[in-house]
Amino acid sequence: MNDRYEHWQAAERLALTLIQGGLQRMAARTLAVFLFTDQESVTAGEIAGQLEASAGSVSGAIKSLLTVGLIERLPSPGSRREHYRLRDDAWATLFTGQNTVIQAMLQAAAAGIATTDEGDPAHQRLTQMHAFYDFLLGEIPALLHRWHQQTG
Amino acid sequence: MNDRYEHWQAAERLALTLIQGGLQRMAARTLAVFLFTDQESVTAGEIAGQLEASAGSVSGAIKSLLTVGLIERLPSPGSRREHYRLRDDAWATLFTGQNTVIQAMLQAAAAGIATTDEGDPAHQRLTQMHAFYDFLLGEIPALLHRWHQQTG
DNA sequence: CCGACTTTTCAGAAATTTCTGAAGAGTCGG
DNA sequence: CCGACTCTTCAGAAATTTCTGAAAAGTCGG
Repeated sequence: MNDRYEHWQAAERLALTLIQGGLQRMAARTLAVFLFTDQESVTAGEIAGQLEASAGSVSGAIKSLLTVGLIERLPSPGSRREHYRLRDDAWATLFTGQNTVIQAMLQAAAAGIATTDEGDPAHQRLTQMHAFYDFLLGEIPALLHRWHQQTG
Repeated sequence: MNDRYEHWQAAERLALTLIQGGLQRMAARTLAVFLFTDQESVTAGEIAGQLEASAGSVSGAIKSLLTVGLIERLPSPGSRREHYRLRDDAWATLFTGQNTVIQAMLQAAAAGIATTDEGDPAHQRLTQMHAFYDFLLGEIPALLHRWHQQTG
């Protein structure tokens, strides 16, 4: 029950939380490695070893983390292995990813509104839904601005 | 391709979006029914008919929607069937549900911080993560306040 | 270019999630 | 209380998601 074990434990717990937050299982575990490693950057092979997972599944996880912008590929200095690390604004990025969902909600609501008449209960409900997500979308830029100001 | 069909189409599309947003499949489809129905309230049986799903799965979906506070059970006036309807503040509630995730993230980060020493790269990364979610959690009350003010 | 090493791809396997159907529990009118 | 109807529970089936292992592709030093 040394430090190394505690790290592993905390990392796996965080991975579970990330899964709850919507990430895929292996992507979440991979992200946990990026958080808990003592190195500045890690390679796919190191992650696979750490997680006792196949190179294939790690490859897929890295791909998805790159796509959503949580990690970045580093210019590899004379090495065959690709190095990756957590991006500085990873958490803000993860949060911003909700925008996509919100916009989809807005679109879905709008589509529903278009198929109903102005007196319908359904019309009213969909309008309320639209109003909320419209509000939410509008608030996000200012919120992120406040965050960047607080840190910067 | 009449109105009824368009409704079904729009409802199913919205259900898919809700699934993306983290709801379970049947819960999402059920919520879509609550949105698109022309009635003030619906029964479990009506939902099952609408979705061509079993009573069992609808029962489970309603249970979970009740738990997260998206719908409410109405006092049934002299009927054996329970009536349900979408709650007024359903969308704000759905959004607030993210709080749980954020708090879990905070806890996970804190646990990680506790197992690392102050100079470690891991310590720094976990601290940044903690700072962001702490900020986020703090912003939510004011945000919801603005929303209620805007509508009220 | 070659050889050694690493990453990516992908078909099939494994695991997990989700749904169904039937039995049982609950509820209301009579 | 009884009978009719509705809702809930839960074990097993179905569907979906996720992982693995091996082959192929890519990359770098020499």
